[in-house]
Amino acid sequence: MATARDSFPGPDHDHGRCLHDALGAAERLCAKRGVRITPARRRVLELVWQRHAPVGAYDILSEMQRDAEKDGKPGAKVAPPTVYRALDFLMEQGLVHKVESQNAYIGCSRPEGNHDCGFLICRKCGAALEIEDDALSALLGSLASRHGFAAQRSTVEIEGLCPSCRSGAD
Amino acid sequence: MATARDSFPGPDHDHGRCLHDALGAAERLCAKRGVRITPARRRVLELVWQRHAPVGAYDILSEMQRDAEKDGKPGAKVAPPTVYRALDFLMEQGLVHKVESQNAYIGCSRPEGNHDCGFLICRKCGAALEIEDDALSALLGSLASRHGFAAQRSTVEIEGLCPSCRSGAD
DNA sequence: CCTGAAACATTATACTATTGCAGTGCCCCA
DNA sequence: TGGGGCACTGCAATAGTATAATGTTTCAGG
Repeated sequence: MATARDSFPGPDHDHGRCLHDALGAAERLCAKRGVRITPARRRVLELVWQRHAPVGAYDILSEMQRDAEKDGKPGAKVAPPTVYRALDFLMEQGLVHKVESQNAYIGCSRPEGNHDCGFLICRKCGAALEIEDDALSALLGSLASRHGFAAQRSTVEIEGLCPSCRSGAD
Repeated sequence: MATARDSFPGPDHDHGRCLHDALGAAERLCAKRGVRITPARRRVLELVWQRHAPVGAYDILSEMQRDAEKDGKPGAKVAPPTVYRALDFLMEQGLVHKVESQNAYIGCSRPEGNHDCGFLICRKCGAALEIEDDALSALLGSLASRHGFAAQRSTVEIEGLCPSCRSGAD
């Protein structure tokens, strides 16, 4: 299992492997939990993992409509709820995260554990790196309780420039 | 200036005062900076401050259309760009923040300083408290640089239950 | 087989946001 | 004083994101 990353992937990395690892991990997790990873769900997960950047629900939808056309169905009848249901399932299972600041979705690189995670998101190339940090979780928890607030879920998204986009000018 | 808060407002607080203070602070800041707070912008700010909870752009839009009807214009002709342009201006000036996880907007309680701030957002009553914390900013910065990432802007949103909603059962 | 729960399809609609262009008023300065 | 530029607004159309409501299919387990 080489899916988890702790740095931005180079432009040259073997992404087929990322995809393969992520799908494999998902199959195993779903099997272990006794939940079904149907063809639609699998396909959505695959499309979410097509890049190390958040993917919009309607990008996924277009791809799936293309799939359907190729498969001979002339009407191209994949509708938004199909995609959203799959995304909801994948998020429940912790296989996908939503990037709130972009209304887009990205594959989770550490699907094994449940976690409050954050993202570093590059403004230029769109790449996003999932980060998990105990000190951060602890600090968020203490901030919340300091105000008498019972925290349940947190969103942390940091926009900026990733290492490659910093050096390569603009 | 009594706008800034460091705890959730009680259900009984004098909200007229919050509104008044926020508008006053906005007028002063805009004057100081030499930017214009036009009637449309002022009205949008007022509507954003109607509650201590994020307000949707189309809620604001409906109110403004209602305004226009009352004023005798029968066509009720306020269009989305009017609202979004005002919100963009108010965000540039740091008078309003966008709550990404809800696609909604909330008045800034500390418009004087530029800041990376976070929010505690109640799932039940919708109230949101703006929090600013040096330790948090520092930690986010160090997380970013640890990964060679140049942070520019951060979003921190914590969902949960506010003090009143915790005690009052559900 | 039957059946019930989960998943899926379909249509329609709601909600959120942007683009592009035209008009209007205001201020600065020649 | 008038005209050129700029900021703001009006207006229409459209793009993008998400859900509601309802009915149908699928399939494991009895």
